Amino acid sequence: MSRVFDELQQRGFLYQCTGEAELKTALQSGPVTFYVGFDPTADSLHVGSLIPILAMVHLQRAGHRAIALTGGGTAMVGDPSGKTEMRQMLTEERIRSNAVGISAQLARFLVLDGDKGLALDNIAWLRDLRYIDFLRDIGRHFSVNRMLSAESYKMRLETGLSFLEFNYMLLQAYDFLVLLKDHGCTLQLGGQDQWGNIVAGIDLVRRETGRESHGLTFPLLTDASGNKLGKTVAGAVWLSSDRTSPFDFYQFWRNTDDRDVERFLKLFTFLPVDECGRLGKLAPPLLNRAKEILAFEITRIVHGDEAARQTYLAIASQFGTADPEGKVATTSAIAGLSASAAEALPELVVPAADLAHGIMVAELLVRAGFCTSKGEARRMIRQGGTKLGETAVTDETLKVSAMDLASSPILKAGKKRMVRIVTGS
RNA sequence: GGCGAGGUUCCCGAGCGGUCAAAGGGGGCAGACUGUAAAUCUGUUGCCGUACGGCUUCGGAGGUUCGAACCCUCCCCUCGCCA
Repeated sequence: MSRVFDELQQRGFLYQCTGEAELKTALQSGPVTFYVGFDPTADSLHVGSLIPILAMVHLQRAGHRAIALTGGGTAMVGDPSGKTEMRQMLTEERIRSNAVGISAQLARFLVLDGDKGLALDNIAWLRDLRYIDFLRDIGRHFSVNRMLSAESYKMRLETGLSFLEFNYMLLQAYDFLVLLKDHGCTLQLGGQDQWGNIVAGIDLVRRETGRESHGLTFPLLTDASGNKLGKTVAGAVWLSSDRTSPFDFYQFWRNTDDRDVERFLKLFTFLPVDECGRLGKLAPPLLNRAKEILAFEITRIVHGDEAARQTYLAIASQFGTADPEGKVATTSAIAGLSASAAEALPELVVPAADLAHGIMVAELLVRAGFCTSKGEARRMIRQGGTKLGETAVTDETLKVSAMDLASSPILKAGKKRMVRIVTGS
């Protein structure tokens, strides 16, 4: 319990926090109830949410009590913090179904048994707020002058900020007050863009109850080239295997920039901090082993032991492994896995009827999700980016039959994307 | 409510009656080089078709014209200044 704060700091979770000494003392002197809010803007969380989730896991393992708050109520308004434009408004039922998906995911990482942790949705107390009462009780504590000077609203003061969104801060602050009163929650965590909202909550709590609470923010995660983590053409890298397969998920981490390895190991795995440091500093060719460990460990956390094992072995069978002689010591379970046979590549099921007269490779590329149109698929073939097994496809109009697939069922797009084609009925 | 500026392909941003599927940059994808890295270089980047070609795009709806992203009318939206 006593060392979580230091651990979070060493691992890079800490961007800023209210009174470090007080927060540390609080965390050392007993279980603290803390909360993080997740916006149900999609039905799955993505890698960006891993930071708050894993921070919560660290805290919970240290004996603190977690509240995973789904923002079903606040999502009705939309948080303008750190955003250039207003988010598209979601319908109420959309929000509700997203909230279900998200809290189910959170439950996979955290213990939400009502004792060590609990899952709540702020729609419960925001839905039927009475406007006049809210203004008089809560609104009076807020200074518009102060709100306007908030860093997170700065951008929006240039592009436009509607009154709807301007209210967001009050609602989130009110959440904190409710959680303190009902559940004794005294610590709120969030991304760095949440600082304004968190501080607003702490102020409100102080004014309404006279009690002190704490806040802590995580750094905005970017990769070495300065991009927001987890953004690809296909959209974000999701935690749900329906949206991002374990294969793609693993590959995303396996392709981490050299410069990010150590930082990511500390943030996204539970391996000891000193081990993360050692692995992240391995000399270049061997550094790839650290990337494998990173990808393996995080896939394990998100998709489970078995999926991680299979994915690792499948990918090892295609690319080989970075440290076949086992020179790199690690406490990761990856050490016990030898890349033998297993090939659990993602599968693309093609109905036998489609194969009867042969099917265009371009069509297969589209079905596999590698290309969004046949034109794009043809272009890729023309540029030599497509392989069936080990043979490059050179004819953009090539059709393949069941027989061709029997000998080489693996379709590759570029070097890193591949599926195993199986015949369906 | 008044005045001014503006809405272009994934993003930024040129184009301002035909030669525009639309310059340039970014991003993406592929190739070379490598370590499934970075950097660099090359190609490519609306959809359909093997192809001659066809189809759909420039906020929306109409109109002028042989022909419109470019001209006219009305509408919607954004930004700025004023009230």
